Amino acid sequence: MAAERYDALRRERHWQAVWDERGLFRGSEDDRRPKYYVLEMFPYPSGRIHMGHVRNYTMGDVVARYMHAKGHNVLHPMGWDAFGLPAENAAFERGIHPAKSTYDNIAVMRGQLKRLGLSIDWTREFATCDLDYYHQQQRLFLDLLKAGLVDRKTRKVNWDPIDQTVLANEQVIDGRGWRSGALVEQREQPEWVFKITRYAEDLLRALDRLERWPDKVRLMQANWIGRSEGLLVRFAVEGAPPEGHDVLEVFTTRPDTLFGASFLAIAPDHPLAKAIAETNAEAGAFIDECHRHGTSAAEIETQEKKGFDTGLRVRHPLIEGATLPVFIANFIVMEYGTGAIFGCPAHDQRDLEFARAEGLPVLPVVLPPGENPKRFAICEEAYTGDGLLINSSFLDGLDVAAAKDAVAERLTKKKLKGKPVGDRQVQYRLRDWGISRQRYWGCPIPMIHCPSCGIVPVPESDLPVKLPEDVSFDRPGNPLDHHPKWKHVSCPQCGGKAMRETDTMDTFVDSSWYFVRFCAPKSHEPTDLAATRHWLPVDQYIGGVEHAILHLLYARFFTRAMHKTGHVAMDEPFRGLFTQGMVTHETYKDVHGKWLLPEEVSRKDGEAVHAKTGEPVTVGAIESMSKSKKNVVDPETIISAYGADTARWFMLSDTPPERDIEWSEAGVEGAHRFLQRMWRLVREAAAKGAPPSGAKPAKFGPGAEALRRAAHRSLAAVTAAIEKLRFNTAVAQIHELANALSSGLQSAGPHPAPDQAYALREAAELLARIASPMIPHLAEECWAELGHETLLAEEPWPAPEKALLLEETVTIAVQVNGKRRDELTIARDAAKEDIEAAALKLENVVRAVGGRKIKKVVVVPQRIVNVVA
RNA sequence: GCCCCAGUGGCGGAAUUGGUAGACGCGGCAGACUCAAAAUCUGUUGCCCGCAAGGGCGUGCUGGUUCGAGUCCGGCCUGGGGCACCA
Repeated sequence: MAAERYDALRRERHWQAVWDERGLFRGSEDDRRPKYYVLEMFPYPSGRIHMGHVRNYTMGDVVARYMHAKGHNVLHPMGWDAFGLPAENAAFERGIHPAKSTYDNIAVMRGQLKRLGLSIDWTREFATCDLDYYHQQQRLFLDLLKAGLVDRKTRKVNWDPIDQTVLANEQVIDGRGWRSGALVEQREQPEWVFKITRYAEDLLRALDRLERWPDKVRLMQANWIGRSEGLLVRFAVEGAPPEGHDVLEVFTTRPDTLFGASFLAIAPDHPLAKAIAETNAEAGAFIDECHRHGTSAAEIETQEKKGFDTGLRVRHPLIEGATLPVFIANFIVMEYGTGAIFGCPAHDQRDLEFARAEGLPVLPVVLPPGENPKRFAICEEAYTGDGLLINSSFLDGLDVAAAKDAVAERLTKKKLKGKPVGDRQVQYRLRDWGISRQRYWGCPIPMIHCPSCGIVPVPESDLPVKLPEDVSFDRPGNPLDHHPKWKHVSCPQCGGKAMRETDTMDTFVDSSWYFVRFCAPKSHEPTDLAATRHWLPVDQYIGGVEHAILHLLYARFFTRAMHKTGHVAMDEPFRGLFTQGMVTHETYKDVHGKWLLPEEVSRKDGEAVHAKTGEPVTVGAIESMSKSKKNVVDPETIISAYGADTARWFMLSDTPPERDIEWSEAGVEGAHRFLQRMWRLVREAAAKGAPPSGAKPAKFGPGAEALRRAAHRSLAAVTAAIEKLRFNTAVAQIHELANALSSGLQSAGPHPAPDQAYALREAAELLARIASPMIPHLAEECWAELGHETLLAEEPWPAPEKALLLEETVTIAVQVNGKRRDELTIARDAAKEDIEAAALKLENVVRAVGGRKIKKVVVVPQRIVNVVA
């Protein structure tokens, strides 16, 4: 046979056109088949698709095509997470209007995605920056407002004092503004928030029911919500505290350690700290110092612990006459609990470090098991485990749990200024979701500030609040705020002069309901309830693990909020979640320390050199592909060199989908080689095999039988692997079937007998069918080559012949004292006694036992025998 | 700093979830075909000892549970993700 090669590029275009023409992938609400909603996280239109997209959308496409073949009415849509900071940054840097760059990018990326051959219902496509989408989102905002789920709160932001603008954490580099280079400061400002904390308990509890979510994501969300039970303790402030601050409230999860307390600490933003600063310049300076860095948690918590002694003291609630100093401390945040803590250095690492720095006492009150109470002391590490209480009056001898109860019991009964000293409380780490952004490229918040009526919503009839197109990016800050006319409006209530809200919404709002909009993307309402009832929840959601907390938690909250406001009829948006790994690549630096693209590097005698200059290149760590480190490979170059199926096959092969995959040229070539091999095998089988209409022979010889068994085993294994999203093992199984077909073709010779001819074509057909979700173009080509007039994309998923899956004999290992000494091939259903008898007769076993007395024989049928001697 | 995850041959990884560690692929080695190369095909390939039969070691390190541990438990080490205004 001529060594004709499969022309992937030409044939892929052909099959894409055929599928498209038939409208195969449109999801319909009028369909009796069971629905299946597959969704991959929609892309930000950054310019071109990257390898992460290829991986993500290939996985989703396998699921979509597989469920389609399994007889489901599949919804598999695509859209664009189109608002966001990068387009706005580009506008500032290069003067391109965000709308233009965004829609241009979408056009490019849509074409790229289409060339991947994804089974997407493109009729439902939209971008979040489409006026229609953000119009509906403004209506949702107003509904949430009416439902009491929107609030206005003061929050801290990164402030660039030179550019006079708010910075995203991303724009703060080493504590400085990315453009001005100025040291960033914290600043408080009023913002719109969604009251996600109202759902904290429900969001936490419902995690238990998300059975098809990875445990690690559920755990991360649970930790993020951070429910903790504890005690609110009210301390009486001694002397003459600022007005209204004679009681200081502290939340603690460790009331048992109260006898070991040596100080109180309050956040720099605590009202008491602010009040003190009004009369105490030193305190004010300290607070300013605390504000002289960004707002990110990592930044705050890795600082050196610093405190300012306010001079105030509070009375210890359980020790008569004892008092504790009150500090302002840089590691206490106002956002959690009451913004104040009592410090027990012996049993909390942060408190210990602070106490050492400030020279405060460290008194152990919990004794680790096995320690001597007289000699036990804390050195460099706080003890946070369980034990019995010491040095603690009436708590002595109790364990931690009992001591917590005893303290709570005592303090809830005590009174301070008419309130109990202690209140049992549940606190959450979760904070309300601040959605205000001082940016242009986002959904305008439909509110108006009126000097006489206050803040009033834009009436529904005045919606949408449209982004003005004539904005300039010639100076830092929010272009909406700088716009000469846009924000000046009349108050919808009194008609007087008023100002529009110039903040836009966090883009996480956009991505919190796009999956709902896909159910009825053209509806004149935000949602079509019937359509949402039909499609939701999303059956399988696939995306990067980097979204495990924020996006997924916000979407879960927003779905609840939409339920409350009558836009959907359910609470949990994603029944199944899969978090894929990233795509990584080696990094390269030239002699000047500048990052190099992989295509700028070549190999010479095993050493990496610059492709043009020949200068040596330093090969760095394997990291996730990122523009900043230039370790990116454009999927387009792979698709145009090898075709989409090769890119898809590479992405699914070898590496488990949840793990990071390393991109390599060799891997791509290997993937391409297999596709060519599969093509050759199927063509040969088509030439030698029985025709599609051929009858099934009554009997099969051993060779044909073996091939049939291999084919059906692979079918069963691939089916199971796809169901569990274990694409790498599915690929391995497909390799095995290709190997079996290859040896079948060889042993059958040039003129196969009828039973062989039948088995060959059956194996080739099954090969094409089980590979079709992953490499749909080649599979379609193979299907046609095998003489079929139908489209493989419209064929149902085959079922294996059960009789071919069961072997009559099994080979089991025989161990002596846990070490494998021999193996035993025996009837599958052999009795335990027979297995044991056969095992003990084995020469190797007899030798290993060496005449010792046999104490016990463990027999696990179909698995193992272990002789204990 | 806090939370989460991962670690198995030269490499990516498999292992019916406590039961033959290394399926499948990449790479290597040997061979076939070829004037030659590419492509393709066949065999082989964890490490050590041994002609072989066979034996020893082996799933990041370390201790434990068990007839039996890559898998479960304790303590470490290394790498990665998230940390609320990147998406």
